[in-house]
Amino acid sequence: MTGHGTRGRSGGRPTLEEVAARAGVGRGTVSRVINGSPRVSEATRAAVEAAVAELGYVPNTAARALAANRTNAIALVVPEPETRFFAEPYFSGMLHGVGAELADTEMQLLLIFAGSARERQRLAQYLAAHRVDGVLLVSVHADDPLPDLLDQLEIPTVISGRRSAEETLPAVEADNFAGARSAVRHLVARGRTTIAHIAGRLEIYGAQCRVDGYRAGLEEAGHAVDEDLIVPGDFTEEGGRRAMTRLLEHHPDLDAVFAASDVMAAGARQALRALNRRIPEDVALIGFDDSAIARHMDPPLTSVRQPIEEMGRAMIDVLLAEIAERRPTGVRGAVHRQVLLPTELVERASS
Amino acid sequence: MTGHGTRGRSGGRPTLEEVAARAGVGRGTVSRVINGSPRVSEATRAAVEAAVAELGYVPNTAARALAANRTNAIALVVPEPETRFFAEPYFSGMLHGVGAELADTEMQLLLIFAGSARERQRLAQYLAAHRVDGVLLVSVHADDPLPDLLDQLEIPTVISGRRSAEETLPAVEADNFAGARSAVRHLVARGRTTIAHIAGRLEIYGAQCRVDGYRAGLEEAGHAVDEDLIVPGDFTEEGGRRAMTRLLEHHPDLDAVFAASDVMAAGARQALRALNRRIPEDVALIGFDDSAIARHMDPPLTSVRQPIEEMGRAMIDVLLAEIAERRPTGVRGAVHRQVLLPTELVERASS
DNA sequence: AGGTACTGTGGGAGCGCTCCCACAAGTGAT
DNA sequence: ATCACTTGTGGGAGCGCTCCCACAGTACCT
Repeated sequence: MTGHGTRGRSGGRPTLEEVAARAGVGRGTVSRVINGSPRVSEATRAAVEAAVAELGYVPNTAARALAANRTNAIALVVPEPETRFFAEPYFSGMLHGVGAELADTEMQLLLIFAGSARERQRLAQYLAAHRVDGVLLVSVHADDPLPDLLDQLEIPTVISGRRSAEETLPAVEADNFAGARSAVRHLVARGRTTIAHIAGRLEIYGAQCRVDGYRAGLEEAGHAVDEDLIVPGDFTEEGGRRAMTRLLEHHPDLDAVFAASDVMAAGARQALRALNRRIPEDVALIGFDDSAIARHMDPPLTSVRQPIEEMGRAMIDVLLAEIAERRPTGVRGAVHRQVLLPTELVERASS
Repeated sequence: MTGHGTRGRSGGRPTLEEVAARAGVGRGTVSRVINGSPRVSEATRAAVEAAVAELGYVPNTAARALAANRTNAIALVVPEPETRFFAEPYFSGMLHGVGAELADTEMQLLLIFAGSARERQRLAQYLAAHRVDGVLLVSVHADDPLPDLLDQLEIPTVISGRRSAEETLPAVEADNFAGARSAVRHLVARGRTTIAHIAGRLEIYGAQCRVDGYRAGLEEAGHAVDEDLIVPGDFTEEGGRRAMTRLLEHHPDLDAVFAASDVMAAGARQALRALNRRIPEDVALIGFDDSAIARHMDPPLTSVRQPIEEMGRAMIDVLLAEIAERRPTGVRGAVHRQVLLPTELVERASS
């Protein structure tokens, strides 16, 4: 006999009531102990805890959620058409951090995809049903209606990158500006004089910040910013290749390129190869993200690392705080938490 | 007024009861309509559906779960220490499939990490609390106690790769054997004569299957299998490099290598470079997984693609079937579903 | 002495649903 | 006419909790 017989009459899992009976107290008291209320005497608490341990009691989440009108769940919403985002350490790293931070909590993590119209529809249902206490929104675009919906429903939300400088929602992101600037500083320090930038999609605020950082890096070094050296890419490999090709046409003399993503840097590398530029001898190349691509590129790519795991942790921290304060996002004029995390330049052979 | 006033008295979300009142029927009837019971007349059904639409009724999940004693949730358990698994398209692709398949369902997806001892502890609690209707277990090792725990708790489970040929749990995986064989066939067809294999960790059944497939590919072509040409790696880049180096020491004449993963192939490539072997002129190289690394390698790596998204879908299909049949996994002697999905050889410049 | 405050506790009510029994009404065989 | 089903429906009971009110007990003022 291994103690299973200790269970309640029906053989099912023990309930609060049974724990109460066992401990010789009332239901309310057990509930208080379970929920860590301070208004319980030490002796009683000990007795209840003993009963809990003996019976192997585990609270029923559904009953809890129903009675307390909260779900103890948060959703990570992934606008999935962006498979670009989805692959690569970016996503998994963030998840890593999210998971780690959540491990200390009772909260559970729901993964929701909101790619197709149907999925978005379903998500709206989810949210309308208030099936989660909070939402983590990754890679939201400026024109995404989701934040507003969440706002209306008064569901605490954290996004993984501000949509603009005036972002009102709680947000967590890497310091794109400083990261880009550090890349340029590095190139300047290595004696590069004609430094181009392959930018990301500029409707994404983070890409914009990287451009600003690039500018700042040049300016603080006393270099003039040649707008022609800034070419927009679209975060794809093909875009990087095109941008690089164009840059070389107009500026055959350039000796360094800072791309706003590793994937674009990979494209740029192909274009450089095609036109017989050696990396880094002729042209130094730096990417952004420090993804697997960077490590496996030939030559290995210097890249700006984002503390992705930290970002995941920070998102959870902020979200839990928002939930705890029952401060619905978007309360007019409320100042929300926004976290900017430092980046790190990972130097490799490409620069 | 946009119709919000139609809501129930307290301004909260409408309940079953309110829908019933609105439709002029009883609670039970509304419940039947919501759950798609056939025992409702057409007229009544229409009336209820109208009321649901008017009130914007969304069932309360918690209440449902409590009353029906099911959760409408499944968990994807990730044994996270394996960051190797976690990064790369493998995970995200599978998630993709899982999400797509789940979109047709009421089921929600919980992501649970079971890396550290503490996380595993917490997971056990989760499961004990029967907070999910089923579990997806990815990359389980042969000695993992989790499957047994799930078995005891009678929670339907699907794993993402058999632990052995005698696997009793429902499982979904790529046809590792056929995939490996196709790689070898390809090499043989290209006239390669001395084909080595860098194997994965052999305690993983899938890696074992790949070895078998490698053997089969040689044998069917009438080549003898030289056991010396099979070197175990450990799925890491460093392991691939070491294995390759050793192979070249003993078999300087080899003209092809099939690695059991892209990451190991990347390591092998480095070793080949270091010893001045050209790819593919001197040595053809093939990997497994068709990951981003393969596409970005120089030269691009021929690789065996696993239909990862399909695998995700299949896992959900099987799991939902298991749940529907309320067939607890591990019923003695029961034949469980096992799905083997076809692989595809993606030919690139490395072979 | 009588207030006025706590602190700790028990237990009723109720969260929103599903399950199931009861029952009305219809159908067809006896 | 009676019985035996079937079909559709209403609503009670109850899932396991949290919330909150009531109340006993103790402490510290007036």
